[in-house]
Amino acid sequence: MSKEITPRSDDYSQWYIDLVRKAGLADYSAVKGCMVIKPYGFGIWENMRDALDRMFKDTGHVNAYFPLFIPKSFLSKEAAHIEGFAKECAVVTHYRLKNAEDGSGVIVDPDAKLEEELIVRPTSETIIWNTYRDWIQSYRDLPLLINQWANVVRWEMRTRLFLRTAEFLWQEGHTAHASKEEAEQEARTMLDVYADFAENWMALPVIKGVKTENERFAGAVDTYCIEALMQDGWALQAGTSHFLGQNFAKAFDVQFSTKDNTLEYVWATSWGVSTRLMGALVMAHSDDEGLVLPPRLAPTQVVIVPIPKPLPELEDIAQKIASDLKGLGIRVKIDTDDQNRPGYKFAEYEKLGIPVRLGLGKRDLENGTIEVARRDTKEKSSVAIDGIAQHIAGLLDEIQQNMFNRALAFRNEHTTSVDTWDEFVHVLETKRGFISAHWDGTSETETAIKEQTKATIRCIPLDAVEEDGACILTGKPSKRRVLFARAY
RNA sequence: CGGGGUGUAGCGUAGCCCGGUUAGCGCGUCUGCUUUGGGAGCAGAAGGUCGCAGGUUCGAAUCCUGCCACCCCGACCA
Repeated sequence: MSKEITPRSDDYSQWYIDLVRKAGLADYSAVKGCMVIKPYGFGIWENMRDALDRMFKDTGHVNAYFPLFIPKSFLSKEAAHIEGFAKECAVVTHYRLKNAEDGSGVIVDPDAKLEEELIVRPTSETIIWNTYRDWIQSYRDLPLLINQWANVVRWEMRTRLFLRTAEFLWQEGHTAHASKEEAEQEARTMLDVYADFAENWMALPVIKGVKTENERFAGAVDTYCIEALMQDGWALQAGTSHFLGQNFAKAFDVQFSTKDNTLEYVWATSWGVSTRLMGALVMAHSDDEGLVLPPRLAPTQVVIVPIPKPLPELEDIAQKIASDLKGLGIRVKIDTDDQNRPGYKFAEYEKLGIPVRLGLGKRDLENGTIEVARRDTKEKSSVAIDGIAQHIAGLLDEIQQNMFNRALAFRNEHTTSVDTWDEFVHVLETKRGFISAHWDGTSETETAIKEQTKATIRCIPLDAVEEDGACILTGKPSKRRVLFARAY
């Protein structure tokens, strides 16, 4: 049991905060609502970013970068879009400071007021579509498949490290297509990429679905999402992909000449995942001792702890094992620190979530073995040093798979089908998790359910089967079940 | 923006009601020695504008006034 981290059973929310801070992922900053991502946390994010970036490139996308600042007038061009973001925009009004005459410090120079105020991007659709107008003339210019890695600002009232901060890092893909079908396909393809990443890299099972009107992205025709379940039974949206129709093309007048020499508006998508994934990663897998990281994202996958005594042979063996592991592409670290004792180190590496720890001491030297401790199950075993690298490589795969299986089992156990309002409320209060239930398809009903229970419709699963039923609240007819949950 | 709470060393805190030694303790840090297979022991040391600004008083961490910051709970949101 960690001495520093509040147990999940005492206070789940505090456990999360303790973990993020004590494991060195992030810290509060001098700016309210903004965080400092520390090297260890950033290392995990870099691994996520690199994997996603490869997947984007493999699906034909290229990276570019657009400005942080957006002219205010751009944001008012798409009515629904601005409505979604207006309340949380940071605005730049001046471009110069000067020394206060009374010597009290610097003040904003009132003579340096901008003619048109600039908005710090909450998302980049507007500035990008304003640019695309110049880039797209012909069907030959399409499709345009661009992604950008960037920071965005949404001025949130209440923030939580990684899950909701005023500034966060993300990627946003913005694509333009000649046909509706192709754009819809793109939105679905990127949703698949996100699901693939979540499941195979983060070991996080997700449900692919489409958002209801209430939860849809401002300015989108359809919003697709991947939804994950956290250990406290709350849902977390891990990624979104939007089919934007021709909304932004019309707002920014982006037309192209077709093969038939007619002029048409282009079809658009946008899609993104953010540092929020860090929060999902922590809340899906970790325990009261600390982080539990999936091997594919762990900055360090294996740590070797020589149990110190002045034994130079240990160092040599550790180096040899590390070298073999590196040869297999495994990220390994040897702990050469001789100040802290092994017990302290064990606890420390558990807190950091390093998937495999190798303990190497005098006893092992005599037996030709090494102690292998896996983080996900906390099991320890003694393994022959001969052939250890191959063994570890296999073990890392096994841990990755086990973490996914465990999270999937948890989600299955916490997904409940209900057919009555009483059941719905009862499950929500006791067991939590996803609740699969019928809904009459109206925003009014969804809003009423949210007001009464705080539960929202996370998505209409893409694989939902046609099934006649009655809405749990109104009793009106329904054609398929949707997924409800309380959500972050 | 409403309601509640907290500001004392890097971190966590005692003291505050009821003003009065040099502001105490734990963790961490530094030095030395002994240790090292699950969060080491002993000895010594350094480290403080008690959130900020006024006021009351012979005397303020403590009482009064104002301000600031952050946290928690709501409304809003990925």
